[in-house]
Amino acid sequence: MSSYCQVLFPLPVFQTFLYRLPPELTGKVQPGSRVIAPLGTRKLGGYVLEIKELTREPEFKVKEIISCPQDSFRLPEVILKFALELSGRSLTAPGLLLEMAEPPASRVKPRLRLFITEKGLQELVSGRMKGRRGQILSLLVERQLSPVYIKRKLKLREINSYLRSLSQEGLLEIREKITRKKTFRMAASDNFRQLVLPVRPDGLPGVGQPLLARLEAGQGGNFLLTGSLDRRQDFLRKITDYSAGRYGFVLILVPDIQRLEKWRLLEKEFGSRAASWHSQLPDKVRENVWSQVLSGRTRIIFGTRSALFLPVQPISLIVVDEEHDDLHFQADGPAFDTREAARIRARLENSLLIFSSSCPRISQYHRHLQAGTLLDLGRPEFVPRLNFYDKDIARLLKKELREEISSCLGAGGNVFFLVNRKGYAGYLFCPSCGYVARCPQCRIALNLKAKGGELSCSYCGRETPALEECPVCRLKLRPGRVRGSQYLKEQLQAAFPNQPVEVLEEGVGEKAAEKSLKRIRSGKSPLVIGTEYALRRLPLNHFSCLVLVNPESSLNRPDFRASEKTVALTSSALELLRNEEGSGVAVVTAGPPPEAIVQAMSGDFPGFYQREIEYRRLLNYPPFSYLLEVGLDGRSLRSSGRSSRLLLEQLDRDFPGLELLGPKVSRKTWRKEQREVRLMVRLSSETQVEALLSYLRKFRMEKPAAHLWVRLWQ
DNA sequence: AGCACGCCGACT
DNA sequence: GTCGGCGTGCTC
Repeated sequence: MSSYCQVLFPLPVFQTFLYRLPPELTGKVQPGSRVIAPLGTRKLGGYVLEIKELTREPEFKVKEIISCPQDSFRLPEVILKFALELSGRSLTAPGLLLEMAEPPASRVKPRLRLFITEKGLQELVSGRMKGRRGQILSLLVERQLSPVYIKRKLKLREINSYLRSLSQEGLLEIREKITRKKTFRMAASDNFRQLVLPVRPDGLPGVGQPLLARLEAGQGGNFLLTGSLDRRQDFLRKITDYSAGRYGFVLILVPDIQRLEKWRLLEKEFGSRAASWHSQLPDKVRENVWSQVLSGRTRIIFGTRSALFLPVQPISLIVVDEEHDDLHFQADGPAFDTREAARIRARLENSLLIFSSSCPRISQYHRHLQAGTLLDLGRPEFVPRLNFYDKDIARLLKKELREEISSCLGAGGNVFFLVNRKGYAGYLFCPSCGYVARCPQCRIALNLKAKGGELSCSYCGRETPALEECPVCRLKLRPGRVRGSQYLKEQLQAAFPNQPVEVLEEGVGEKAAEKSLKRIRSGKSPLVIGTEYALRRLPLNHFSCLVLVNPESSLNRPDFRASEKTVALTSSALELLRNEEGSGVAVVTAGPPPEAIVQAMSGDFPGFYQREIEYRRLLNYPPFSYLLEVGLDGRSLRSSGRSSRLLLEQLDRDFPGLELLGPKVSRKTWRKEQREVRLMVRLSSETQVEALLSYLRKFRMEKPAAHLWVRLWQ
């Protein structure tokens, strides 16, 4: 009888591997320990899931664990459970999820340096070295290099086999640069010390009482917090303070790093009790925060999704802020939805979970309204001046808007123009049949750069000569009324020749955007044009005039959440507005403003919800059904195409009558050179969702080359 | 993910 | 022959 352990590796596979524990490690290695084990021809770090005794060897040959480098650090059981459950829900390999819980220093991989040996030099001079091997050696004659450099320089897909053979023949030497290692100790949850005397929060709005009651009873539960940003932040400040003072940790999660800026002030207010945690922290800071948090000195964490993997316990409160934001789901890196992950972690910890947004998802709002767990803090009394214009923006800039902007600038105010289109003008369409000029490859509407000019695709960058007439009905094509950022910039410069105009949109580059933001913050550039990209970065309470340019154009996108997204976007623009007398909003629409836009501007979310929920009910969209999006991403379009065909075939066989919407290619696909295929499935119950998820998981296990992710709309 | 292995066209 | 590119399948 000897000891074995089940190990997970940080690889995109779902399988666990069985190893024998050598006698000297038995007792030392526990579930959650990090071990080094042989896998194929390599040695790899993995995580122990469980220890077991076996009376006889399994049928396959079992290898032995090599070592357990940091026997002091162990992932707590709750993190193992969390990763496994999240893996079942997101179909991301559990080992990749566990990797997110790694202590900072152990993530540092040894740096490799390559040197040519005497023997290698002789071989090279003799002229016997040819091909790739020769090329590699001759690169090393001048100086030492890293494997990555050579790989890139020679455009090789795989370099290790060359390096191995060269070093075995003694022509090349591989040296490891030593990096310091640090060991970390876990916060012991049993001797958790109370640091601050909890004071029952003063002036907590009445709607918060049920939440407080739950918190005091240590009961957990889910709530949806809505209302204006100020009110939500004030509420969360009190609850966080109280919760962290009583027991455990508090996580406040935001959709992306930029959004942490909103919480900076509060973080400072909490002093050393609070810290930020995200994947782009500098190493030093990272190590610092890590030990502060694990020692229990810092218990309030403002962070991105990676904060959910902090191996600390117990967590008393998790807040998911901006819960409506699509960035809570990320398909790159380990693909999962932060909201789903937060739900799982909160359940495992029995902690309170608060989703928070001034403009929540309709489904979420509906469910909480029904369950009686909706906490609406309402809006402030202050309502900005609101003007609707049904005119062309260029004309408006010559008259009505010109006056408004001038007086705003004269009073030292700043003006922000929200646009939803980059580039020059809009698209080309046929007034008769509605034909829209699209990119033949990407199927999205082509951008019209200038009147009568060339058409270009904003995804693949391909340029097409201007089209004169509709290929269907031979009528003259007309430019669409949507105006892009560049067009607006020209108009603005013409109207205000002495004012600099900043344009902040995706693609300007991180450095240029930083510089631009600096000029905006200092007040040097009072005129700003931007897209959604800008909304995430611009300072709050900075502008006294807001111009929304054709916000209604995104209402008609073929997406069941088109209006929900548009409303969320336009209402978040209001957060940029200064909270003072004289602040104003101008909404420019083609035609009378749609009701959704008016409701977004006047803060009438309940009104918007009433109408939207009826539409969802009629068309059987979430929350009345579940939509599961599946992305297939292989090593080439061929392989992902093949696995998607296979999957569709099998689904047809095993789930007859399943409602499939797709397969279709999605926007991001074109950037990835068409390697991803997506399909959408409609399901009617949570049971069906579970069934399909486990089916897909099995598919993925049987066909490891079919890389897939799922995303659930419920 | 890596890495090995095997197939195939290109080139000494 | 054998080099190098590419697709496929396995790792306890």
